[in-house]
Amino acid sequence: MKFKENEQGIYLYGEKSFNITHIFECGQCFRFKREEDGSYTLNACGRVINISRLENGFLFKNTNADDFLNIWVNYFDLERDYEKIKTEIAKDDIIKKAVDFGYGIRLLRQDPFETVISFIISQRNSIPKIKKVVALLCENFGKEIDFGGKKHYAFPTCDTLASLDVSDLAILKCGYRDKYIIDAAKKVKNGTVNLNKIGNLPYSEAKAELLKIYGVGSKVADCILLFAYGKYNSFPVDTWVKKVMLRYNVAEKDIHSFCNEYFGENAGFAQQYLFYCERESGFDS
DNA sequence: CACCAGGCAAGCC
DNA sequence: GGCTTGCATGGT
Repeated sequence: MKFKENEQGIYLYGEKSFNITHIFECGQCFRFKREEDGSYTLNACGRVINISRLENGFLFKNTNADDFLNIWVNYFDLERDYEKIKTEIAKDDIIKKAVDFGYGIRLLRQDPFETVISFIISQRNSIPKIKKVVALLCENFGKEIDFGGKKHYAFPTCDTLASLDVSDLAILKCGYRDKYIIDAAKKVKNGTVNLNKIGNLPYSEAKAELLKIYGVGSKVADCILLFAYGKYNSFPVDTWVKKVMLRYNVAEKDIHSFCNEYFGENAGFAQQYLFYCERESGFDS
C-alpha cells in the first residue's frame, strides 16, 4: 500500500486490487454516489470524501495523511494482500471468471450499527430501494455534514434511533421493516445486544448475538459479520448466490458447508466476487 | 396483471 | 430441527 499526500488530498497508487466501481457497486455499502465524471462520493465514518481514478492510481479528496492512516486504510482494508486471496480461492472456472470480473473488490470495514440497520432494510428489497431508504433515514435523523457546497448527512446514532417511535419512520416507506429498525436500536442501546464484543467472538457466537435482534435472520447476520466485522468465513446466501451455487450442483441447504469446505477461511471473499459477477454481468451460460 | 428484490417471523409439524 | 405462508413497497 503506497500513497502520497498532496494539496488535493491523498494519491493511492501501485495497488492492483482496487477499483472504485467494484468496491461500491458490489452491494456491500449503500452510502455512495457515482458522479457524472465517474468519481465516487462516499459518506462513511462521519465524513464525506470523493475518490477518482487517475492514470496509475486514485485520488482521495477531502482527506489528509492522518485521516487516511487512521480511518481510510482500515475502512478500505488496504493492508490486506488481495492478490494472494484471489489466487487461493480461484479453484474453478466459475470463481475465476467472477474474480476477473470484480478484481478490484475490497471488503470494507463498515460501522457495525450502520451495517445492522442497513441490512435490516435490505431484506426483500432491491439495491436502489435500499439506497433510497438509507438516504432518507440519514437526511431525517443524521447530523449534517458539509462537503463540496452540498449538505450531506451522517448515519443516525443509535441513541437517536432508539428514541424514536415506529410511526416516526413512516416517511421512510420501508414497509414492515420499520419495527425491526426500532427494535435493533433499542436492543443495542439497552445492552441486550452488545455490538462491541462481537468482533472478539468466534463466528457462531457472534452470529447468535446478532440473531437476538427482531428482523435479523441468518442472511442479514452473515452480511453484518462480513461487511462490518471482517468475519471472512461468513457466507451470506441470497437469491443471486443461490443462482450461482446451482452451477456448482450444490443443494440450497448444503451451500454453507460446501463453501466453507471449498473456499476455506476466505469463503466470504469468494461470496462477494460471485455475487457481484452474477448480479452485474448476466453470467448465465 | 404477475413477479421480483442482498429474508424474516410465526405457525405449523 | 425443517417447511409453508404472509409481509410493505416500488420497479419491470
